[in-house]
Amino acid sequence: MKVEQHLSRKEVILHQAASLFKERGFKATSMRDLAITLNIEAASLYNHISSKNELLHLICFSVAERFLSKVAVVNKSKGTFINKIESILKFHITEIVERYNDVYVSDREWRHLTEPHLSNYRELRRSYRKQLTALIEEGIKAGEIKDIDAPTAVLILLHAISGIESWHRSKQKINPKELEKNMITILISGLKK
Amino acid sequence: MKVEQHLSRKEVILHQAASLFKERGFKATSMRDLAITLNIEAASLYNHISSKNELLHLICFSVAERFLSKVAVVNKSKGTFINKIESILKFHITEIVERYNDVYVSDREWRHLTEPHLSNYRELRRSYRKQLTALIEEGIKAGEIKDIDAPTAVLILLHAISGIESWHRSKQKINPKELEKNMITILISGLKK
DNA sequence: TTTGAAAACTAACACCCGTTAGCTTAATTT
DNA sequence: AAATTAAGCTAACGGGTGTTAGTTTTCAAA
Repeated sequence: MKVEQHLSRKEVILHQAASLFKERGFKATSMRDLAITLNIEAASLYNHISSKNELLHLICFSVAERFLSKVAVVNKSKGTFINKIESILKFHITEIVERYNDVYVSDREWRHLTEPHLSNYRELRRSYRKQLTALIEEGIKAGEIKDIDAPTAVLILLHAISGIESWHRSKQKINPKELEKNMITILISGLKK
Repeated sequence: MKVEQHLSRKEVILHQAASLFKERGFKATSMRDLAITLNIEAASLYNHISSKNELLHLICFSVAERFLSKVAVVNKSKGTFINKIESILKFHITEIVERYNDVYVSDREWRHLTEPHLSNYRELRRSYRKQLTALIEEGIKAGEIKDIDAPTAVLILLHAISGIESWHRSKQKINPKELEKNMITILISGLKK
């Protein structure tokens, strides 16, 4: 969790919004709810942002951008395909642990985006999944990975990872490193030939 | 998808509600929205149900009951622990394919339940996860399953399965049997020693 | 053909929503 | 000290929300 000292007012609002959107959902969070947690009036929010939807928009696209740029870097790197996939899985886990609210909201609330951002976001997601699928298919061709349906493998991987939210929410938190090790063990050995 | 011929009016409403809650979310679905899809006035709904929350309540608890009774049956059955887990995974997949809307809503929208149902539902979820965790831990003790953190394994399994919704939503549907085979391959071999 | 229940209707309620307009206060810069 | 800007305020708008009360229609059973 970041220290709020050097954040602009807008960033503080954004941060708080992500927290509420995560806990109650986008539609169930009113601007008055958000204002109360900041000890200001709802109308005052509009000195910093232009709409409630802008909040969701900013959250979703910042997350998407980070993930897409990571996969681009990995794609250019050297190593086995298993290594590349493992590297991306680890990045997911790190992101979820460090920017939980943002990642959670972008994953569960993006459908409340308004056009044209909605179509835009869908396209980014599709692109991300496509790149992961290609990685797995190349891994299969190279003989590193079992001969399974690549799109299915991708959706299993992505959703398995997003399951970390359950862990994150639970009181009895296990060590993030331990968590990472377990997930990689289960998921990667499920892929390996 | 069931044929609606032999359903009571209330069941038709429930069915339609699940469909809308899945597509737009509980909070984003108004009683007027629901009424329109049934070609009646919103007020008319209240001849059949007592509140919007009752709709969510009925959906969530019917799903929870089915899953809990399945795990109870499996627990009493004979076979290896891997077999038992596989049997539960297959049940999940079947349920999702056959009662997609209900399962999806109960998985993503349950937090909008009102007390005391909310606490109740949380307890049912906890119980279900606990039983799965116990199954995996016994499997580890019996030497069937890798020595991994059982709660982590459970959350990976459950969320991986819920990923089927992505598949279900996509246009290019693959064969359910094929899907099941792929998932079992990846997940079970990830557990096996 | 009458009766009774099921299922629809109209009208309205009290409240919540996102957002705007215009104004005041506080803090920072010149 | 004056000017500028950031950040707050109050009041209100138009519209959507779940739900109610009371009434009418539909249609199968008696």
